[in-house]
Amino acid sequence: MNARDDDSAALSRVPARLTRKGQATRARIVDAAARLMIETSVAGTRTDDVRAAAGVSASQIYHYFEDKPALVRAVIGHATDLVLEAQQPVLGQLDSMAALRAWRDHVVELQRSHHCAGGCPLGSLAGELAEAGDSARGALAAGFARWETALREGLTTMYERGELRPDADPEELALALLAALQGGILLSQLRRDTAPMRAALDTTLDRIESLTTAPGPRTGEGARKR
Amino acid sequence: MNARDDDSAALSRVPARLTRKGQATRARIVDAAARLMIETSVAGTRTDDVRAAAGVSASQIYHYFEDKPALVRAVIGHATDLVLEAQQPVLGQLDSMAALRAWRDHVVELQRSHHCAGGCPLGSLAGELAEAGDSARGALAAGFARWETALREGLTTMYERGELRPDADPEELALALLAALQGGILLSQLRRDTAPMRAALDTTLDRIESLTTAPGPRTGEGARKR
DNA sequence: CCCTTTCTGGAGTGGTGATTCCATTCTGTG
DNA sequence: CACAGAATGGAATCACCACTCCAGAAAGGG
Repeated sequence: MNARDDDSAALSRVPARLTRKGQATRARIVDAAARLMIETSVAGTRTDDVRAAAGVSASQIYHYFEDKPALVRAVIGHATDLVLEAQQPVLGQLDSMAALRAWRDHVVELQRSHHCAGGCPLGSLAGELAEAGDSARGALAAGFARWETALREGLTTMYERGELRPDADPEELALALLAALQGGILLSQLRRDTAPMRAALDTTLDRIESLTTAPGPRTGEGARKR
Repeated sequence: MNARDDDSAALSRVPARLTRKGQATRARIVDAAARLMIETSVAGTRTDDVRAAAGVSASQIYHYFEDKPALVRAVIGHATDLVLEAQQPVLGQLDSMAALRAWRDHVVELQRSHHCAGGCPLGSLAGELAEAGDSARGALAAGFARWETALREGLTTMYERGELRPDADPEELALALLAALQGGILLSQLRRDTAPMRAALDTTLDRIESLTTAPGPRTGEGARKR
């Protein structure tokens, strides 16, 4: 499930040979950098902060990474792993309305427990780095693509089982769900209140439910929990 | 329709007395700063860039603004004006499915014409500044609140006319629509492709249409344009 | 156990960018 | 038309931060 958080091409400045110890140090740097960059911002995180948080010396960072942008690229990959892991195991089995509603509750609870501060790790990085160069943008797009795939696979399973109408499009619905989540989290983050993300997710899930083949009572309201 | 782009409290360092010329200069600074900060980023915009773009001298900026954060606050207000104006006149009359679909087409076209680069001005600022202090966050929340109000008013009009079912919630739908737009634009910006924002908006609009009182054919698919 | 390669510490350093200072020129008002 | 306050230019300051250098310690393979 984990993606390598290497950078794809021409990345670490060092020969591809990493000692066991070296791997551990590199991982500690990425982890510390991710934590700092996610909770504050990329621009606001100085290499010296990373150095201190990772417990390494200044030269280590440049031993393992070409420069700050290269470190940021590694952080994006790592953040994707963190986000996807935080949604397991439910993210892996999103193939029923019940599972989708449970996932919704899970991500809402995740935000609530942080008082809506910080938003989505991947979304925050995206907001800051979307125009910071093609390599960062590509890494972010790849991260979201992994996420979207997980959502789409669940919906596709439902579709193939005949639980979704033939005119439903799992890919479109997966994109809509991911967009609703990201936009909802952003607004929730600004307002420090989960209402926006709940509204966005529930509205999208209600739409999906209206596309199921056994819609139960034909109320437009679907079968929301409370 | 315009909000003052002053900062709310303790802002410009200068006595509240602004000459006609001073007002013009201040406006030029905010406008130039907004353009730069929106198209690249806040952190990536140097005061010297603003100075050059506005055609003023370095001291002017600090004559009209306490410091960079104060300038950023003014930029947020200005960006809100720009975004809302760019959606007029359709944003002011979002009280029918046809108008909502037209608005959807308009915002999609806006992105397409920029090749999805830059995203939403207000959304980009939000992504970068959401955790950059309460004053910036408050200013962003206020900007989005203005936007949400415009959406909600249209939906409320529909509701009061009886065009939406009693169990529809205009406020919730307005939030969902704004979230879908923001999340959709973000994903579209990363992929340089309008598909995500179209998916997000269409899915939400279909949901709203399913809550109208004269739903036409009971297909779950609503009456999308093409 | 030797020798090459990797890893580590920590003191620089060079460039950048926000902010200040002050002298000078305008603006508007009594 | 004088003068108080506002606006302007631009050089100077000053902190900060990404990144470099080099010398020495650890690793690991033959």
